[in-house]
Amino acid sequence: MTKPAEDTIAVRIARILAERIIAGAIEPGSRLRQDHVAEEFATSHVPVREAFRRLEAQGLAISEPRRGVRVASFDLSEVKEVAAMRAALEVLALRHAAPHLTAAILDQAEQARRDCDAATDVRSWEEANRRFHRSLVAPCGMKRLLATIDDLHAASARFLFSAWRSEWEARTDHDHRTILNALRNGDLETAVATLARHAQWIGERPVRTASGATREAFAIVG
Amino acid sequence: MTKPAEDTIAVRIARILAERIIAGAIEPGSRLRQDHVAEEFATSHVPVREAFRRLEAQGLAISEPRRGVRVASFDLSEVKEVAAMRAALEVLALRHAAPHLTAAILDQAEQARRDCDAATDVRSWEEANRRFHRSLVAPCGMKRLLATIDDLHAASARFLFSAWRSEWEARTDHDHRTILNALRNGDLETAVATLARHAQWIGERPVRTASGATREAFAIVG
DNA sequence: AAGATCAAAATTATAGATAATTTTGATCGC
DNA sequence: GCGATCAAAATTATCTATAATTTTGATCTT
Repeated sequence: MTKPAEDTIAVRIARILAERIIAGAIEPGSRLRQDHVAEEFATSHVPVREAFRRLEAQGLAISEPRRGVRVASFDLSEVKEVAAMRAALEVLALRHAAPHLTAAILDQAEQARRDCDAATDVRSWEEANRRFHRSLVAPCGMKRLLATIDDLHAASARFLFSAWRSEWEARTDHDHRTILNALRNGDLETAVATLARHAQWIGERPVRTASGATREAFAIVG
Repeated sequence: MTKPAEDTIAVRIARILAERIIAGAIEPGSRLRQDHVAEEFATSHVPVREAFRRLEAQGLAISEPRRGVRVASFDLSEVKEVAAMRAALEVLALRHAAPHLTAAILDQAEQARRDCDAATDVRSWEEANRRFHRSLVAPCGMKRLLATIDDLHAASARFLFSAWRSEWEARTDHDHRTILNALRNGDLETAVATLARHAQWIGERPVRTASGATREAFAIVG
């Protein structure tokens, strides 16, 4: 295989499956069958089961005893829930990170902001956006908080990819600029207020479904 | 056994180990050896490993590849982190729950508040306190948010039991009363502000260590 | 003695096999 | 035809066995 891997097989499987679920490669609600996954990765099903537990913890899968594991589905109310949690926790993290923000860190964020605005596809936009947010909150140094925020970002990305699968139009994110400027000027309250609003921005656009009908899709685009 | 159990063995083991860790029955930092646990529960180590993954997700244990699993340790900074997260998320939950708070729910909270003030030992205080908080935020109906809050409560309880292991003095919690009254009067902002402060109240008291020395212990008592 | 080195023991991680449960699909009765 | 019933197939959950890694402890060297 490509990587002999430092970490355990279960971790690798979990990471790959997570990517697929986030990217929408596996349909929400579809079953994850341990033997099939095990066969694909050429292992037994013990590591597979452990990988499932990790996915479950991240909220990407749900498992019912004796009935197996399914890819978690999501609706608008869940999108809103994740957005609200992200807003609350990122604000908290930013408040704690603020005293530790250096010029170098703000420059990294600036670069991420530019990459974001320049992105021509949803995947690279998401990567840059995540990098922007993470660079600002990471200096808080609160591991548990950061881990929770990461999981929420993964969930956000899932919604995003599901809706904007193919098309993406570059757009300048004014909020990102406002947040950065405020932080540069030491105006934490403006930064926090903007972030709180920003992270809950739910985009909305029509999406053509498999059956040909058009439905509204929602995603966190902040 | 006492319970043939509906759910899987792994879930049962995870629950029991979680109780022990929270109660302080297992020393922080000590290793959890899968074969020993497996022997105790008269199973093989496969379900034990899955239980470990669950504990890891709850933040009660940490696992290093090939080196096994340890009970997570914690220091004052982590106590503060959990308290801050709880405050942020419970405030969020309360805001969403407020429109759904009925008289019956407030009565349940009232009962929990009374049990709390009447508690003569730390364990029953913790149970009543958790019941109080949960009754107020549960009506928000946001599953992911509530699950996260529950995990944070478990972590809080761990700190609490570690510090107040034996002694406990009944005390009237004025914040609980303030929150309830505000909610009864429809004054959400007062309730939220009080809760935000309350959940971050870190108690502090001297504890005699095994070696006879006295050190400060900290715990979330809100 | 203190430290390094290597082998034995313990422990983790994975594989392969078995038991138990659920799902599927076909048959029977109405 | 439509629904219920039961058996076969598929799948999950667990157990036993094996391979790989880490830890432990004893010996040897300086």
